Amino acid sequence: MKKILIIEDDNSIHNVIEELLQTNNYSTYNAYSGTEALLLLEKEKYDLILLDLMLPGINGEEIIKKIKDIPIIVLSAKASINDKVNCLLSGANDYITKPFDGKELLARIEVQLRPKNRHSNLETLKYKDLELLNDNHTLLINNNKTNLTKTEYAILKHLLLNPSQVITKNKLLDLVSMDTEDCDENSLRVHISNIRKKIRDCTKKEYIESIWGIGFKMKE
Amino acid sequence: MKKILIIEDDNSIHNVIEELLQTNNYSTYNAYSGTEALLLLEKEKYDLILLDLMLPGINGEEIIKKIKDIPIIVLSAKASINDKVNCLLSGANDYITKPFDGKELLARIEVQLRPKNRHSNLETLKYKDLELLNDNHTLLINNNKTNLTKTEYAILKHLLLNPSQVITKNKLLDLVSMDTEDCDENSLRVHISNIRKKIRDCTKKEYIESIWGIGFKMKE
DNA sequence: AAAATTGTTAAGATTTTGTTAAGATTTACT
DNA sequence: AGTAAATCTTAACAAAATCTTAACAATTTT
Repeated sequence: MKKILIIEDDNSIHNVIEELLQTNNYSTYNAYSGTEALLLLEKEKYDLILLDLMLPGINGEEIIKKIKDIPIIVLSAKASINDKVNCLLSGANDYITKPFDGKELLARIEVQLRPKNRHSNLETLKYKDLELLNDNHTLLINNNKTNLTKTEYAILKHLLLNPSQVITKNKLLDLVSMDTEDCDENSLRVHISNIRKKIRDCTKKEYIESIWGIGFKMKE
Repeated sequence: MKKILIIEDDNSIHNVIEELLQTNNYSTYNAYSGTEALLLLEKEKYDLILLDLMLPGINGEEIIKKIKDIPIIVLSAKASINDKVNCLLSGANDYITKPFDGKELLARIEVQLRPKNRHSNLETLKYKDLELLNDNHTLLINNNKTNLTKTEYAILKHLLLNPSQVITKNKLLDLVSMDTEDCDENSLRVHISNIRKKIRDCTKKEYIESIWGIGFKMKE
């Protein structure tokens, strides 16, 4: 559950935000002055800060300059372009003017909290119970980690890229031995056999089908 | 110089944006329809996309769903909360309603382009019992100080920045010898071995895993 | 049933990695 | 500048992981 620090001195606005976030499954933490906020920030790590600008103690602009590693959304009645630009350039990640709509606030919070490198999602190949992780060359089978060798990984990747298509033996052979022209079909067979064994050990099912005389494909 | 793709069918707005960006030192690229945008996106990598929603060809909402690894700022005349929320939740990073102020647009562009992991100077990298101080040589292992050499520090830092990801041997080699092209893989192995030894002497545990044929990563 | 293809297994060959120590280079200090 | 200490690279060898080969069993096609 993500932890959000609300820095806002107006009690009624504070309560509205707090309730909105809690009903949407965030943990909320409250600061009613700039100085109180800094104390809390020293003690604990938060995932996001919602920040009012006009605060007793230290004002919002000062807080923005001090905080460098937590995303900040400014929530302010100040609607002038200068205020916006100053805050954004000095480190805030977003700026919403009051009065604001709850749904928009929630959406903008999600933008800040979602993982920056959605690369990983893009580059994992999913197929039934299998998930091939690109960034560490492992295969998740029903969320159990299984290590693949480099060639096993290359073979399975090509099969999973087009699960409905037959991959010819020759194409797969190119993967197994990129440069060594002395590549046995036998060797490929062993690799396939090893992959099947690893998957079978976890799922008791067959995932790779062999097409007689042509090559291999994923089972439907 | 950062490359920004402007996707907008209205010629006059397009020109205004283009001039604004160019006078602020961005390279601009132009698409006047959704389909044209997708063609350009296939050919080249951009740092940011400015996106109108109502486009000939494919509309903006579809483009948002297709693009996963480039920040998108929506620029639209549609001011309804529903439009905003939909775009933000389906992948846009910001949403500005027309007419917009040039200075605000520039500020919001900077927000998207600035590096996400601004590890402030004071911050340390923590991972399990390890804490890498940012003084370029100190590693705390269970709060015991251990001295690292400059390259050991650089290697460990890169491993700790993305502890779940494999760092390739080549990437690490670049660190070991920034300018000397005569960098042996052997040398890297020795450095890794030395780091492991220092950690092992304190914790009796292994922290660095080697991925055969690829590189290294932190153990989970 | 014979021939061809595929599947499995285990033993060697090969490649990559880990460790150590000595020599070369850089850095720090007087 | 000259010396000592720290660091880096190289080389040699040991250990581990992976790949290939080969033998044989199982399967499919003709």
